[in-house]
Amino acid sequence: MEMERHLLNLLHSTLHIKQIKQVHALIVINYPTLTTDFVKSLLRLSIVVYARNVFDKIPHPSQVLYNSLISTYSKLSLKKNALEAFVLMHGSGTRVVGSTVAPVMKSCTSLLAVELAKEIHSLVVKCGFSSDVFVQTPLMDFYAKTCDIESAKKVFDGIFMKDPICYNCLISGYSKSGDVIAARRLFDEMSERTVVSWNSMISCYANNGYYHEGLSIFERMQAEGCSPNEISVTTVLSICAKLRDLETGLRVKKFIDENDFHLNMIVSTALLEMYVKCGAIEDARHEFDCMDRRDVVTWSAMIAGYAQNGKSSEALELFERMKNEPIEPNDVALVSVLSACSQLGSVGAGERIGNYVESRGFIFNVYVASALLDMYSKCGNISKARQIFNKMPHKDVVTWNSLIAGLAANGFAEDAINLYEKMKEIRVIPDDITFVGVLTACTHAGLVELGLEFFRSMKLDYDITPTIEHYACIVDLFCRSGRLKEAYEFICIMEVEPNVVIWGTLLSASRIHSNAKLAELSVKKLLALEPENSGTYVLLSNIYASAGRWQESLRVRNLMKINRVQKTTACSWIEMDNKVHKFLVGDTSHARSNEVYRIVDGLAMQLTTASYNLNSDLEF
DNA sequence: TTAGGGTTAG
Repeated sequence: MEMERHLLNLLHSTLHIKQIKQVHALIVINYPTLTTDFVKSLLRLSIVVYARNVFDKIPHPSQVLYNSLISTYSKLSLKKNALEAFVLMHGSGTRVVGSTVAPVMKSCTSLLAVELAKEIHSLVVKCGFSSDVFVQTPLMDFYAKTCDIESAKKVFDGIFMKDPICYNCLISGYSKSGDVIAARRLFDEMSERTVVSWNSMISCYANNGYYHEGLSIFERMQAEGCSPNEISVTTVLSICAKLRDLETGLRVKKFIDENDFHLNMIVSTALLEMYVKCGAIEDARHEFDCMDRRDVVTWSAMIAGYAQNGKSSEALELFERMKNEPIEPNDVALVSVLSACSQLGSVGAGERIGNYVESRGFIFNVYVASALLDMYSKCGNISKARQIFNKMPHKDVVTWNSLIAGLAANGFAEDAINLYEKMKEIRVIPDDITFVGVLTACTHAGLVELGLEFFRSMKLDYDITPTIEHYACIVDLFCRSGRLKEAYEFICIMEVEPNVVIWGTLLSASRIHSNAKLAELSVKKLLALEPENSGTYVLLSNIYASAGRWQESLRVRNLMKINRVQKTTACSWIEMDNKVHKFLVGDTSHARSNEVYRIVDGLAMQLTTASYNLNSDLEF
């Protein structure tokens, strides 16, 4: 007996495979009755593959041994193995007990193994575990997480001694199926709430768009003496991000600092994200730099933050830096950096990332592939964009929208319209953005009647309420065909208030078609909408001047001075060999400024020779 | 039982 105990103790003092094999050999030859204990010891040490090999050679493993195997698989997150072992156990006729069912049920939930879960449910009923809260709760959680809220409620009702965990699970279930009222009713019913109960209720509100209600539960939680934990503040920060509420976000940050929660990476990333969404990109970067651990989510959030805030160069830079880290860029990081390349029109970097995407098989990811397609089309490589589209095995409405808009923007109006027809053929439902693309295509091709037809179809066939963008397309459609009167009449009957884009479109068309009356009207509307825009004042002044109305022209110039309107400096830039070259009006600071101007002058000369009137749209 | 990041138009 002494020797036997010694053998198993030996195992605990080593994890070396050679010694394990020696112990195993001794057991096989001299102590075969020790095999079950040997397997149990291995499982306790998480040496699960070896344990399983030995387990498989045992003719009739005991119920206890099956339990150890399943719970070890479950503990190590080897969920499929846990389910497979359970099926084996049940098939062998070994009696199943409550403590076996709980980990198996949890594995079913995370693997969404619906069939097996339902079989286990009937087994639970048959075996009479119905009073066991440790079996019922994971079972209810399964239904809650798979959005079968009716079944979850039934299981909940059948539980005799309901603890807070039961309530919390069902609250999450209601949250997932969007029934905020039912979740709140349950929450109010609870006689005893844990921090998880409060968190579940906050995230229920957060996930269903009731942000202010979420914040008020967070307040109440503290007022009632329940101390928020890392999960509470993370959820609340995500609410602040959604609400763009920097003030509340900063109050939460103070709480985080006081409680040392910033040591938690998820909390810090949520804080970073809150800064990003509130436009405080510098603070986000500061948080990023202060973090001592960052995972792929942290990196992606920062890269996306830059991309979303128009800081595309910074997004690209950070992506490059990420390559020196032991973190592989994932789909989210790629989507964000591709979006940055699109904004920059950065062909070189875009292609590099494109090659990476294709070589790593990310083309199968509809988000990444759509962003890639969009990048190519924005960088002017429409044939490559088409190629990506054709290669994509899964496409969603965004994919179709991206190529339709890309074709329209690159001058392939007919192809864009044909693509839209094909999209309808294979029954992908167009959305509002699809129609912006389609209408833009019609605008570019001068297809007024077809455009109007699409506009009608959008409302009639797809029940899409036109937004200001759609109205702007129609105004542009009339304008480009010189049908200014119809454009103006359309603006007058629009169901939304015309904005600067609409009046700007009419203005530019009025100038091209020398309609001083409509130009004057549009400019006045523009001035009312954005009195700080210097360009509009200059335009109006020019309009009066060219009509010989000098007094009025002067008055506008004075008005500009009174309103202290500054002319904003126009700026353009181009990327060459990974370097961005920036140019301002009249700027001679560039090292090769002389050459640049020589080329510009040459181009102007060529244009004049080709009988273009360079200032045609400035004159009346 | 409760937490953090993404694509399309204008």
